[in-house]
Amino acid sequence: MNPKEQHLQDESVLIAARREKLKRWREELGVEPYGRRVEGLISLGEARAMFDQSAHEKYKAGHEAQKANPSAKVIDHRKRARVAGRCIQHRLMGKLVFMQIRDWSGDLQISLSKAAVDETAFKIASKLDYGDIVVAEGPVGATNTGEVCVWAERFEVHSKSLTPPPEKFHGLQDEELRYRQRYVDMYANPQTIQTFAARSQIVASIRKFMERRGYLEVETPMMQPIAGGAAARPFVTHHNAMDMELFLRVAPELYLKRLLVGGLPRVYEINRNFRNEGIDRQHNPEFTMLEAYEAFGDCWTMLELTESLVHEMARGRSDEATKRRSDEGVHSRPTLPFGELMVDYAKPFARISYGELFKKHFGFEMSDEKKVLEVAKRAHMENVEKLDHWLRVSALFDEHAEREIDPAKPTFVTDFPSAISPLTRPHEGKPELSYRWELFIAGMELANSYTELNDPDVQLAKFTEQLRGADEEVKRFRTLDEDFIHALRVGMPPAGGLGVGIDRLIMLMTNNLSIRDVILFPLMRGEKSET
RNA sequence: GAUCGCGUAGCUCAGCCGGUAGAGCAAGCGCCUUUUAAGCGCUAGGUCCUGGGUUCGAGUCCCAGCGCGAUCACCA
Repeated sequence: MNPKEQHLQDESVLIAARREKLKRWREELGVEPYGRRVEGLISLGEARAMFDQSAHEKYKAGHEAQKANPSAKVIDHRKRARVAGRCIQHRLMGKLVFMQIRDWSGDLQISLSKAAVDETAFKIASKLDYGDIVVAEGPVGATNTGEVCVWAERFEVHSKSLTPPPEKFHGLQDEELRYRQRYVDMYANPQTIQTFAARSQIVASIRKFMERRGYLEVETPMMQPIAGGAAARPFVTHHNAMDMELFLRVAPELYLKRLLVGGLPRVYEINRNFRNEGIDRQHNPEFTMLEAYEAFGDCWTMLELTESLVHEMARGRSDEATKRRSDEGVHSRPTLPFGELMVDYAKPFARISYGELFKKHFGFEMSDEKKVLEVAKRAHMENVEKLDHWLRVSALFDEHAEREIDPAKPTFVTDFPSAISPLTRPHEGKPELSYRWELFIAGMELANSYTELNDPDVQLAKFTEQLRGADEEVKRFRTLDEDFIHALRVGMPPAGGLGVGIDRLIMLMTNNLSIRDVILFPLMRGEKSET
């Protein structure tokens, strides 16, 4: 017997017990534990909200009175609910069963009295396993300890869980299992489902925001013959029928700009990009980006848009958090925790130019070629002699100057060097700088924007220049996109362009420090098939 | 790709200087009509990630590998 079979056999003792139970339910009770459609269900949150204290007290008083005088009538004004959920706690107390069930909206207790349900239902309820999915119906009341619950009068199992569940108090802690078996993580750790519900709501709000601003949502190719729009290494794939090498896109940029040429005034896309690079707490190989282009705008148009967008999302989250704490209005300042930080999203966000930030850290102008070279050498920068002055500046900036930004304050860093911004329009009279900014929050690069370059000749020159320095490996995927140049020759209106890392935004909005915690199924190495 | 850390029951974790593998939860069988990680009694559950090595003896020490995590590199 190989190790995997051995492992399965060990676990199968627990599975076998559940299978045995399943069999007994079918054969002895005539119950089919894999149910069908159920009408009229409400969420556990809705059911909890139906609790009526006075109806509950009247019913209880009536019940007590009936004990003393059996002919007394019990008035029951409690509202009835039909609910479904997964069992996450189960306690049997002789002729009473208490269980906690869970759905996306929260947890709710189901209480069963042997006297109130039929025999089969009570047998099932008393032998229920953690993980089973059940439907219960009855009045919404409370127990002696004040716990709101549905006092079930009907009770059915609608899905029998066969696998042993995680520990009920600690949940599923193993990071690897949490990502590989997200479906278990989601019910074992309620925080997980809340994070992804929040993600969904935030993305929906972003779409509404963009629509209000007059933007059209579009979908452009993810499989591209030429991977353009960013410098990252792409994933390579192949189309059999066309016998054609294709790349998963690293950015939608060049396609979205073609749409401006075609006449769409404001377009955006929220979708996946794929970059064949390292993985860490801020990078997953596939990630979601919002990219937006506004004809006749510029990077300042996009700055205002981004500031409003991020502010509005943060306000929504912060108000919601405040509401949860108390019902007395909301905070005026939208602040959200992120790890040890308390990030303040009040408008306006901080602004500082790339050059100012550089000078603040190094004490001299970034245009000072001698000093830049000197410091770069001292920092033991690789190939320092070969690099262009502005690439040295950029390397120093990334490594040191970025740290000058207050992580608790969203900060726009403006006027990036042109040398590292090939798709950006340079400043008039100061061609070494470009109309480009990046937004930093909590040490993360959250957004990147520029005034788009729409001069076809300058764009062609920049592409050609960039390709000249490329090695063989890079040339394989970064070829000149001649059709894009053609599109610019047809004529693209001036425009502001923007990219926002949605996963990172969700991290900030939900206080998750790892990108894997805001991606439902982060990339994992395949599990061993052998042994 | 580099460095560091982790990998023990289904889950959450102990396991000291190398000396017969431990707990809680979950599971099985009992008892219990107001529990809240319910409680009490009994039972069962292990290729200590894999493969080598050192040793009389390895969960523990060494080497290699696999997986996960963290940091760095890469990501104009």
